[in-house]
Amino acid sequence: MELAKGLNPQQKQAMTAGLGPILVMAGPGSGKTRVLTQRIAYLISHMGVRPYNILAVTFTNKASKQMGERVNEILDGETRGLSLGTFHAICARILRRESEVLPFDNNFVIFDADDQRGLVKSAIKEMNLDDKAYRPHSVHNSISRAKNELILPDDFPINTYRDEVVQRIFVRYQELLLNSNALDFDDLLLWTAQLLEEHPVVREKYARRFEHVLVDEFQDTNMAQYILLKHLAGHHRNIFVVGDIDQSIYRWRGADYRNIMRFEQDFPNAQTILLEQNYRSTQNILDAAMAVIDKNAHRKRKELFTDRGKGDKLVLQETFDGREESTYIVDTIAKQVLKGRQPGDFAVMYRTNAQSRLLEEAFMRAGLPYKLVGAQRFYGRREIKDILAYLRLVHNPGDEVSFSRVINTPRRKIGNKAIQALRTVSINEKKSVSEVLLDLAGGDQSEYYGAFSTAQARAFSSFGKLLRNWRTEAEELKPLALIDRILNDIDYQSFLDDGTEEGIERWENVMELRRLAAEYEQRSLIEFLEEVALVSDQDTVDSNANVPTLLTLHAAKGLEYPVVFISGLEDGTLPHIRSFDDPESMEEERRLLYVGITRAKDRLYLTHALNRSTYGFTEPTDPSRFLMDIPDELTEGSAPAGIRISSRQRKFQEQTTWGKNDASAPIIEPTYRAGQNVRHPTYGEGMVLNTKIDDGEEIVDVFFGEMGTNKRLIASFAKLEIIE
DNA sequence: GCATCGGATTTTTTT
DNA sequence: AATCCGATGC
Repeated sequence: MELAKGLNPQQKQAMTAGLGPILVMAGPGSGKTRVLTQRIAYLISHMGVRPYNILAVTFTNKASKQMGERVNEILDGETRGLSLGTFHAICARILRRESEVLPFDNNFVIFDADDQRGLVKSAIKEMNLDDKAYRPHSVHNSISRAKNELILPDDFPINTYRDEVVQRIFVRYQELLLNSNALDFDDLLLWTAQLLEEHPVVREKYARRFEHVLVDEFQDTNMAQYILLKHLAGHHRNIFVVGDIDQSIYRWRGADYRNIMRFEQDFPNAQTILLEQNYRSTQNILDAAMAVIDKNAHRKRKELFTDRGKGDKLVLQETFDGREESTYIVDTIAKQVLKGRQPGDFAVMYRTNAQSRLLEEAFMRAGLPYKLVGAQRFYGRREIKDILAYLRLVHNPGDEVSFSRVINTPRRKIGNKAIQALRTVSINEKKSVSEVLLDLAGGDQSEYYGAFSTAQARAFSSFGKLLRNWRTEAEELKPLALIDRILNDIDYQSFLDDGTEEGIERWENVMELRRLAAEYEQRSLIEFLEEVALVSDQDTVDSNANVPTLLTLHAAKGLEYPVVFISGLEDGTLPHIRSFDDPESMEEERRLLYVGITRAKDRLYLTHALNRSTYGFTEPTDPSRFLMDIPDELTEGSAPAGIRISSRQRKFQEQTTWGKNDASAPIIEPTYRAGQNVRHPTYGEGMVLNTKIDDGEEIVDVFFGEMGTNKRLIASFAKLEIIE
């Protein structure tokens, strides 16, 4: 087997390194995925390690799936037992298996961000606190931060009165989770780390099993993940981590690139391997990336190089506003597709999700298909959450959040009063609401029947029967069949169908969920629910569609495209205004741009708008300060990025762009058509012969009878008047 | 119990 | 601009 074929010396060194800790510092496009897969293959084929004894952790399911496929290819299918997955997925698996020693059942459900916030909110409400003073979002943030640092309520650091309150909410929040037999994302890591900490037998079991641990995107691990790794690999020290400090972009969710330094301390004598050669981008792109990232303080300089040559210059494009920016991008893509580029070669990246809307509109105006990356967009929809809540409740009746969501959706005349009454019974009986509900399925045979008004008892009873049936059926039915059963029983289609376009769209989303469930014919409901809960945005990247991709800079990490647009390069957007007062955050914004730039293989467009509207208000902007760091000789285009535009200059530009914009209106739709009669101030009356769009301008050919000549005019400059 | 209206609030990034 | 929340009225 020629595993080393095509590897450079450093890659080869990483692949063939012996036992013990190994730290691979991999620049963008340096083939780190390749190194990881080859390393796994090498361990199995050359070092006699059984796949069963290898654990490889990635950041997205997509990455782990891809890695699995490649290893499988190299080894011709000899990979049975290999453990591959995201931190969260692997932890979920361990927790289900070890649930006897844990305070929850192995059929626990995973609450998504929405559920988590909702739960914090109900804790706040319960405690009679003001949810204006204690914003659920921000309280949850504090709690999540703590959990990522492995801090439990008891150890929650208290400096202010607010901390004290948050601590109490934290306590209640954890109780509510356990009451529902549910875990949040952070719990998956927290409970696993704790399990390994407190149960030496379990720890040894996994440490022994995972004789070799490999970690991708190590710079984005948080404390909980780091401790987890230490528990697993602390003894045998066969830990192979790959990372790049310059691509650390998740500090805000607890990631700490200093884990790389900790690694060097905790695993002394680690072999460090540097991968600097870039196989992705042209040198101009790499030079721009380095120019941006070099401004970060306290950083070991890396020299990114390629043998691909300088390549095209980066294109800077300034536009009047976000709408014009989007039109420019779509227009440029359309033009290049006509010249033979594949639509799938393009990606448009942006700092905030809100920016995608203008882009989507521009694509739709142009009638061109595109693909938006973002799982939350889909799984966050009401109709999808409804159906998933039904499934979750069937699987785990303890799930109070799903219960609340589902109990009166579609309307079944169970209002707040009735639910309160049910809650009272459930608390008195020390049973979950669903247990009481299931009991009520027995009609007046149920001992609780009398606790309600007749109408309430009937309503509960009939819903209880449904739930009971689904639970029985769930033992046999596959996820898809169960969904169909539920959809049918609750007549969800007519519930959604309110005669509007939106209603139809919602039903189509449900059908899309069905399609996803159909892929689980061989797997169980719990697997379906778990994967759905843990999908990452990147998992929805569809590289087969051959259409341009729209995604946030965060979602772009690890991906590459021949042509990349980074839009909204303005101070306040990138760097984002919320980072202005914190130098560390500003450095992270810079890294974000660095990640974006280094996604591009051949061509890179950097665009910024002179006016941007947020919250419905339009305001003038300054070009991103990061643009100034890119040397002029690497770029071409309208915006003098090297020079900060003075406000007087900007005013002038605003005016001229305004004028241009007024006359030509939407750039891709022609204003004139052949056969029309027009009047020109100097040439007089004439007839339009032909009109076309070029470079965002409408070009009109006109025959002027009085002059006896044909003229080719740019519509936005020539003051043509249409004569009826 | 449910629909409707108006005001507040939101957007940073996500497993 | 769009969504969410609570109060109000039926």
